[in-house]
Amino acid sequence: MSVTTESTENFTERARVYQTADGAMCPHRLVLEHVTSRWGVLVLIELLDGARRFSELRRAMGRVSEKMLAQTLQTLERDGFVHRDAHPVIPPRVDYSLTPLGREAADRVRDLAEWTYRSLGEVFEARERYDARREDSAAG
Amino acid sequence: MSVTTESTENFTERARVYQTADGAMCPHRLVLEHVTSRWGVLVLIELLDGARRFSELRRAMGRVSEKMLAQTLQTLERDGFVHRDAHPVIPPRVDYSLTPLGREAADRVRDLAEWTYRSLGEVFEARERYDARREDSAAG
DNA sequence: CAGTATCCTCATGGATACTG
DNA sequence: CAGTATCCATGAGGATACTG
Repeated sequence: MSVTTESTENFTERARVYQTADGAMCPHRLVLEHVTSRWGVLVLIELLDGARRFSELRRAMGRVSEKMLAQTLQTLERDGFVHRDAHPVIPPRVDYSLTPLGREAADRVRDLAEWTYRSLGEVFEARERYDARREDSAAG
Repeated sequence: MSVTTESTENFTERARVYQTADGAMCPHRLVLEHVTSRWGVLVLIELLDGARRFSELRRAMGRVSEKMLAQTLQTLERDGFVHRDAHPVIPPRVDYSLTPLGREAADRVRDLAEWTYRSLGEVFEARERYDARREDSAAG
């Protein structure tokens, strides 16, 4: 799986190009990165509870910058996971919601996130064991 | 969900500290990032097929750098997902395998990855529609 | 073989200011 | 309100050389 970057004419994103050792392309890895990205995960999970406006998402996610939220939403919209509904009113109002495809992705992402949450105790215990072992071998 | 970084004394990793808007900490987000990281995903999925040596993993994943593979393996080992079995022989031989906890994570990661792979067609169609819409509004 | 150590690039992503 | 544009810091991550 080698990785290079290439500029795409049409989109601002500089997309990674994934390849296996034998030269086969892996475009699905890129889609996977979109749904597992730092803010993508949170957007998908938040939208499972229903449509949200831009600023509602911002507040729900704490302090993501406008830039990153906009970028994340554009990527997810382009991939067909998120539907963008812009109302032609003043002040502007834009609602984001999951497409059926997006819901399938979000369900899986939420499953993984919830598993992670449930497993946190085990992970912390493992870390303590690991760090203790390291101290031992450092001291002894 | 605000994010800052903090140096951890014991580990080389500079860990992100996640917080929701109301100040609650989200350490599970960090664990989630480990299992969904670029190389973490590939390691977990590859190890679902059985134990692998360091260089076997490198080859299977194409061209990940030694540094990144080592870092990824250490993080996954510390979190308790990967078991490291170093044989005291010359030349050195180290086998990596999934722990029971790691297998649970890997199953979910593989599920998401395979779903992504199956959905690739739909994603590409969505991208074409998105790009076409963009061209229309640019031209018209 | 299985890693560390070091250096270095550049893309991620935050802060700020501005606009329809 | 819902973004875009711009600038900038920093850390992810690659290349290379070295070691037990």
